[in-house]
Amino acid sequence: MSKDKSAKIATPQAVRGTQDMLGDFADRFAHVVETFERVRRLYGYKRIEVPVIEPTAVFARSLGETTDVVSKEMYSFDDRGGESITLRPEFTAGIARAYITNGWQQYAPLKVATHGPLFRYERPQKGRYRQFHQLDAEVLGSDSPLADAELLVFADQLLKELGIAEGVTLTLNTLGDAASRDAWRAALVEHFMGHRADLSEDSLARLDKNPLRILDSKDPKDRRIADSAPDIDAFLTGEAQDFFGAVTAGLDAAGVAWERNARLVRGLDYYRHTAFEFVTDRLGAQGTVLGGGRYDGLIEALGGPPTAAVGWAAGIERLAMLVEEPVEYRPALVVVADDLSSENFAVQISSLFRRSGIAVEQIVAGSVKKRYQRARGFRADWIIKTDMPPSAPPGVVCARLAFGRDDQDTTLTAEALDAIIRQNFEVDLSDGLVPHATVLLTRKIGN
RNA sequence: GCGACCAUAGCUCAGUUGGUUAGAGCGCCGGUUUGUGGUACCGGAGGUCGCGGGUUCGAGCCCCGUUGGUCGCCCCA
Repeated sequence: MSKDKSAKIATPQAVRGTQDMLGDFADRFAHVVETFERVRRLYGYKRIEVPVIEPTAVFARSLGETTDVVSKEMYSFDDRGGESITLRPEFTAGIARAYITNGWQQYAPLKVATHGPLFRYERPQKGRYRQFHQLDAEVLGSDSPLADAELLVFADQLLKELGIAEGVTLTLNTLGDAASRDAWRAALVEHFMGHRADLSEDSLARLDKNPLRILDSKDPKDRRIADSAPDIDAFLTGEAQDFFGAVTAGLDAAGVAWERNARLVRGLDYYRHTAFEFVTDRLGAQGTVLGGGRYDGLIEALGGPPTAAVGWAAGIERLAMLVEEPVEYRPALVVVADDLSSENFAVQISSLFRRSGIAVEQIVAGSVKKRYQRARGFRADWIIKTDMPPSAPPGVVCARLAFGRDDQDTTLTAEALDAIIRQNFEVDLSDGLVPHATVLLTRKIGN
């Protein structure tokens, strides 16, 4: 705290739309990632890592030049060699690129999972950031509808294990194959052209950019027109129909609840067949918590072999906001140095317990007066303090079990603590190690 | 890119129709008390009230601008 005001320098600020996480939310965030890592193994998805930066063309070509993401939301820059580089706005394109450049078709069908930061230049709001984070799962090289189903069962289990399945529903649609989609799109344009005088300004713009998007417009003006628009069902080829039927049959077989939403479309151009979103009304304007679909043409469009593929991504921040109970951090043991002469002994004891796999907070610095107060703040199972009691022989430092708890919440039981202590210390205790007892521990010589 | 709301101590906030030296809780530092399930009491440090201009005898409060934040539109996880 400088009192010299003229010496004040401008404090640096975080880049808009980025966030610093500490404590509660950071714990939730980590919990989401850990749960994902555990569940993806149950489904046999291999962990992969792909670059945060890619040549701009990877995204421009795969997402579609006219999409908002490409036309105005990408963080792109020229590197020192003059190549246009882009911070990834999504995972799928980069994974498709990796599949091609590494010849991963030799492993097809390949199930992969990853997670990490993504970047989009958007106006930040609740559940929406310029640097955000996603979980991602993809199946490359499988044209089986049961791949779609498995991916959705995986997603469903993830949400259930996170404890947020309540209030989150799986909505499902099919966009058909290329022929179905084109026919439907033409019919939609015709329908909307007939009502163009009544459409909102936004939807008029969508009409030539992305007519499918009018279907899920939030504008009340558009709703009646959108609701009366033709469903894709009438335009589905027999194959497309069969495919969608097989996906839903797979979901039913696995006991996953789903809802048909004929108005569900995907923003990015490369989707075909299955499209899905897990949606909630608990995140303000952001309803989608996990979304994805099938993108059979993408890898070929990037110059690779014809490859059927399907995948999804989920917003980690959005999931973390829905997670109810954060896992409270509590060390099993706190070691407090009660006086200056026993600080090194406290350090020694702490490392000894940590090497035995016990989580320890050591308090050996700061105001001696406040140490015990801070120690209790950790709500640990046990507190051991080191000191030099007046009764002890000169030069001998002792530790006392100053506080203990042993109930169903205890992570370190009295028996386990007792075993570790007896293994390492000469223990002077007549009644055994019990909560609230004060015992004298003397370090065993030679350890 | 567009719109609404907000900005006071490290944090969360109060601050009357504009009126003396701008307050509380938490946190931090010191003292006393208590050796043990987030002790109690006492004291202290810490603010050009986001920034710049204007109105006024007088602005934390009113007006304009600006920066930042939040939420919504667009779009998306």
